[in-house]
Amino acid sequence: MVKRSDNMDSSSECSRGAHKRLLQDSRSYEQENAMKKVCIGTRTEYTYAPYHDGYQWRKYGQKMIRGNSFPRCYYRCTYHQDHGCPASKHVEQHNSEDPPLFRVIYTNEHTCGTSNSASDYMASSMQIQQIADASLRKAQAAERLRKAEVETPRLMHSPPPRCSGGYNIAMKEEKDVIVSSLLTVIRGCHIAESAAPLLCRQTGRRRRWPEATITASCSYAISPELLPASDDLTLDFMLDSVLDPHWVEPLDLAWFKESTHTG
DNA sequence: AGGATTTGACCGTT
DNA sequence: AACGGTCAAATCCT
Repeated sequence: MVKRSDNMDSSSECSRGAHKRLLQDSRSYEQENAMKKVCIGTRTEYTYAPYHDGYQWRKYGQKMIRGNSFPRCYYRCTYHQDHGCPASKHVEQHNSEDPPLFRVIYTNEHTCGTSNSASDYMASSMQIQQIADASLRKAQAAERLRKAEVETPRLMHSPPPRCSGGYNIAMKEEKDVIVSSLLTVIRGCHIAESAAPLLCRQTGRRRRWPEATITASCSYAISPELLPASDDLTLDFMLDSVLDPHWVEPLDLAWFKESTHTG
């Protein structure tokens, strides 16, 4: 199923080196120049959502790297062949925390111009979702601990430093973020769903729609929007009776605030 | 059917 | 020789 260069058929006896040369020769002069122009080296990022950065990638390899516990995955821009886009990235898990942090090494800039604000929004939503999931798991662990302590009264603990003003503010902010995330995700899904049938008729694609195919057709610029939650609103996994401040700390939400705009 | 992913082999560099 | 990066046949998935 792998597409081959027109310059080499499947029965060719060419060596790999010769194959590479043929591929290079077949590349157009313009593409070669474009690739030289955008070759700016590499940059490294750390993220919780390495697979949703606003671009479409195709995996072309995976390798265990010496000294790392996790494999490194190799990705190229989906439009590497179609548009000669030189962008590529390596993704490797950086730690075993929950959610795990990934190191992403980007090489070369995109020349395909397929990113858009809606995809960026989806990327930040993925980060929010993963962090919220982790927060929920922590709360569930706290609940189990609480139940265990009800059965065996705590002898060792001093009374928890229950909810200072700063702690309450931070928890309120976290609640706002969760509510905002859910609302913006719901909006995004609604827009994508309404756009999808039209796309299907236009393109006749059988397969699932690539993220960029859907979002590129949406003229809406969706970005996370901070919508303060009502003070009355209680999220059961955030109840004071459930939370033990030793276990659940307010998240660092600075990155979210930077990416939002107030409605 | 055909695009995406997996994975062992190959290649260049150190 | 060891290692990291890439290729491409086989396989998976929709």
